[in-house]
Amino acid sequence: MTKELAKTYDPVAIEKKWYDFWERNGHFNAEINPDKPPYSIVIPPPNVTGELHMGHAIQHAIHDLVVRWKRMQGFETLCLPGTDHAGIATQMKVEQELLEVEGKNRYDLGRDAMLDRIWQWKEKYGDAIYRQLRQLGSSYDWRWERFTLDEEYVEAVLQAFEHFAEKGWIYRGTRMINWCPQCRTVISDLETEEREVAGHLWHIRYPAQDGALQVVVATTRPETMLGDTAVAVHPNDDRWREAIGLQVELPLTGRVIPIVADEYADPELGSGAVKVTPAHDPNDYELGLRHDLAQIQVIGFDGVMTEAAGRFEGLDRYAAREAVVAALEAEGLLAKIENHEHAVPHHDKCGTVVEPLPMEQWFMNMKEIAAKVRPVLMQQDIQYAPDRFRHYAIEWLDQIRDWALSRQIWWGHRIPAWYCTHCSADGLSAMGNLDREQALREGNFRVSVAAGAKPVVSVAKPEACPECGSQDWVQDPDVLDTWFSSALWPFATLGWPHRRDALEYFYPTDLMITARDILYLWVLRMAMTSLEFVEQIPFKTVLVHPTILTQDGRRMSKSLGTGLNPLDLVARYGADATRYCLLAQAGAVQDVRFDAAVENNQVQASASAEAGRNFGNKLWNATRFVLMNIDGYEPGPCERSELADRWIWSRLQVAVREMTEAMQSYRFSDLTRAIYDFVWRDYCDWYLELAKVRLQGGDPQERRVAQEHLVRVLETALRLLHPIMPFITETLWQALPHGLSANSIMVADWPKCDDALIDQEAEEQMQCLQEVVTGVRIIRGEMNVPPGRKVEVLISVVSDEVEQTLRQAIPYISLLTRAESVQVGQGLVRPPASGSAMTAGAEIFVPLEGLIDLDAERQRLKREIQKMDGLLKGLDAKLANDRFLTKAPPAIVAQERQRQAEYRATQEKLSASLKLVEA
RNA sequence: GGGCGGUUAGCUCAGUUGGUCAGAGCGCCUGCCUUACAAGCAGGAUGUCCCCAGUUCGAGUCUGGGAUCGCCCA
Repeated sequence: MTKELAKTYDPVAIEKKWYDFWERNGHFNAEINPDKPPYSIVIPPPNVTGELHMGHAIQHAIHDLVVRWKRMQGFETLCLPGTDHAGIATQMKVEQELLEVEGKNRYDLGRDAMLDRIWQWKEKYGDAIYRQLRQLGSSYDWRWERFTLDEEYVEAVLQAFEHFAEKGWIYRGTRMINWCPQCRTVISDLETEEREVAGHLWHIRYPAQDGALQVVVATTRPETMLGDTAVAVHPNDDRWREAIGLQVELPLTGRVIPIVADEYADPELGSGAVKVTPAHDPNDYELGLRHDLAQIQVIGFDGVMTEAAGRFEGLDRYAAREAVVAALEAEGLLAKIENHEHAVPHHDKCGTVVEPLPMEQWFMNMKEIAAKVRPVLMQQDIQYAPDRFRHYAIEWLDQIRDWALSRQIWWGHRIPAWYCTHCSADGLSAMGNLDREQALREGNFRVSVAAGAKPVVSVAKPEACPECGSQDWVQDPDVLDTWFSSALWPFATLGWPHRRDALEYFYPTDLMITARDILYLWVLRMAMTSLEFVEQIPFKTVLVHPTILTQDGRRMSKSLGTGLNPLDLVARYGADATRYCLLAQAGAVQDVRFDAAVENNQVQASASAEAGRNFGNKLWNATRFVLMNIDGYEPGPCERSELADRWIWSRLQVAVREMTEAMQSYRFSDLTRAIYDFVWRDYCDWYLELAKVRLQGGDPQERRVAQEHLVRVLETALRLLHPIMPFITETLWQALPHGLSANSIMVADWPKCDDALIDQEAEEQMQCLQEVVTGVRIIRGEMNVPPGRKVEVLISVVSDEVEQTLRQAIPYISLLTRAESVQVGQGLVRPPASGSAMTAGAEIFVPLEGLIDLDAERQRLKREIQKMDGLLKGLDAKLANDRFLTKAPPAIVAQERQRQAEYRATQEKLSASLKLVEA
């Protein structure tokens, strides 16, 4: 009835079959089941463009760990997967392909045809990442899979927009926005990323109109000077007091601009005068509003200089920079060029330098909705692990700014705002040179409320215009920021707004596992919308996992060649080992330096993954050993009278307790360490070896007892390990005749700690035994006793108790030390030619006539005595110190006294031993 | 400029509440193919716990200052 295991552990071979088995058996499925407590996680939806990277791998290792654990604990466990349409990223990807293959851009194709392309692309590649996650073993309920452009999901998004608009939080307005000239869309400030750039500070002379006064301004972006409409100085700056109100000549343009007084100008910097470009700098924009300055946009939406740039029109903004500098130099107006490192905002998706521009967009005022979240965080109704991220969140909420919601792309949720073509005619303008009618029909137009557009927000197309009665509506051309739809993820996936049952049962979800970089962008916004629409928190705990870096601490990036595909690790070491090594490193730290050597995005080797694989191998072979030794075994009663049995069960309880606690507090490295130590150090290194005595001893009853414990302890350990390494544990569990009824380990019970089995006495006695065995091994090692040679062992003990323990353990000691005889007694005298070792309760002698190197033994003893001298010196001083004796707790003093006594006794024995050897 | 995190063995990192806490894995050295496992077994070496001060009977652990690497916000 026992099954055979292959002689060697081959992770890739065993990992294939189980995923289908689990899925076929419905083990991933979660139902609305009032008889069981629910546990739910809605996973952060990966982008449809996504390919699995190490960030996903660690995130999903944690997801599946928690989900499998909760499922075994008897919760109705839902892990809901899904994907995000990722507006900009996906459209960018398909546009790139379009350009490469057909040499066309999105405008050549037109809106509808472009959307068709993207849908095709999504259908083809959109679930690649989920095929990859299955290889990692992720036990998600695929029946619940959602996509942010599912019909029902779209409805939820539009309804949310309408709701916010009705509340007056969403508005159309003009302000300084971040524009990506590459993606040709506005992005929010959270989607920009400051990067340090080595640039220059150009000092430019602006001649005074009358020639008497000259202004020198400094800028990192000289091309923007073409759009300057003033020079500002501080009102209290004595150097410039007289100049306020005068005018200077703006070089290269023939324009004349005023010198205005504004506190924004910093007298400490340079000349104290700054150029003001209201159309291309956020600070200058504000300044311009204060002084009613004109905004001249010299850089276009495509990053190319506009007509307003005069002779520089048509140049790319960087070419224009060089041209402007050259022209200024030619005119002798360049005062100085300095090297200057400064932070420049880049689009986080495409890496293009963002262009700040004043522009009309849809915005959302976040004040009120943010205020709803604040108390929830303060009271820790939503907890964060680690907690510091909760404080970051509160700080961010306290300085929240309006959110730029609209995007000038096509892939996404089209904004449910409508314009009557008659009443809004002045505010709707065609893009480029398009025919107006066609542009309106195809959604290729710009909206300006300032110019007269009158938006009507409504999920459904309005019937008739309230003003003119026309039914000729066009929908707003823009789509919503992807994060607007993601913000509804946890409840929209569970059926909001139509379906209540799943929300009532599974909501709020229990855990949100996320990377650091989307805590504001996404996590907090989910909290806001959830409180608004469902009037509940979306999740009870936010778990922030570390970022995985390369082994030298750099960002993992495909373009740098440092990209590490987790599936390469899986192919090399197995999914189990990959999960194990990721979890072992997933502490409360900011970063993990992953130790894989990567060349050209290819994994060469990873010591940590190898450690996981080796652990699997150890477990595999331990199970093989058990299976080889249980012929004729049937599960039966389990009695624990033997020391080894009492000990291993006690150790097991401790492991169960540690692991359960580590799970609860998300200390994953404690988790892996606890099971590793139990399986390897306790079970394999000691228990299996001890069991051999009874397995090979010839007493059928004893043999059966040993088998019972071997099987049951191993079976429990497999369950403990299962959430970490699902495949190997299932394989081994299926092979073991454990007699349990579940058809898969993944639906077997998570072990509970039985305090009654924690056996302090057994642990102490076992430790005594281990020390003796180790002592003999040390002697063998130091005296270079050939491994095959049998030895005699004499153990001189200090108490009846130790004597009894060791007497009973003689068969064990014999086997583990390859002794032909073991003698235990009190006051045994050291034979002259012998090696010796010392333990807490015993002195060990191994007669080694002819083998002993007496000189080496003397040296060793002297070293030991010296070591003891040192320890005792410190202790003696401590115990002679009045302040220690009076101020330290009595328990500590007593403990130190005892240590002192033990050290003294040991030292006396060592000295006696030395005398014997020297004699 | 403000906030936060890291700094412990050659490498990657554990060290909850101050008192056997100086540890693990890998690497290194020695000896072993001991019929579960050489992806292994037995043994061994290795540390100014970043620095300086302070609190304390006692500091890797607490406090202050500094160095350095990194993250976030402006």
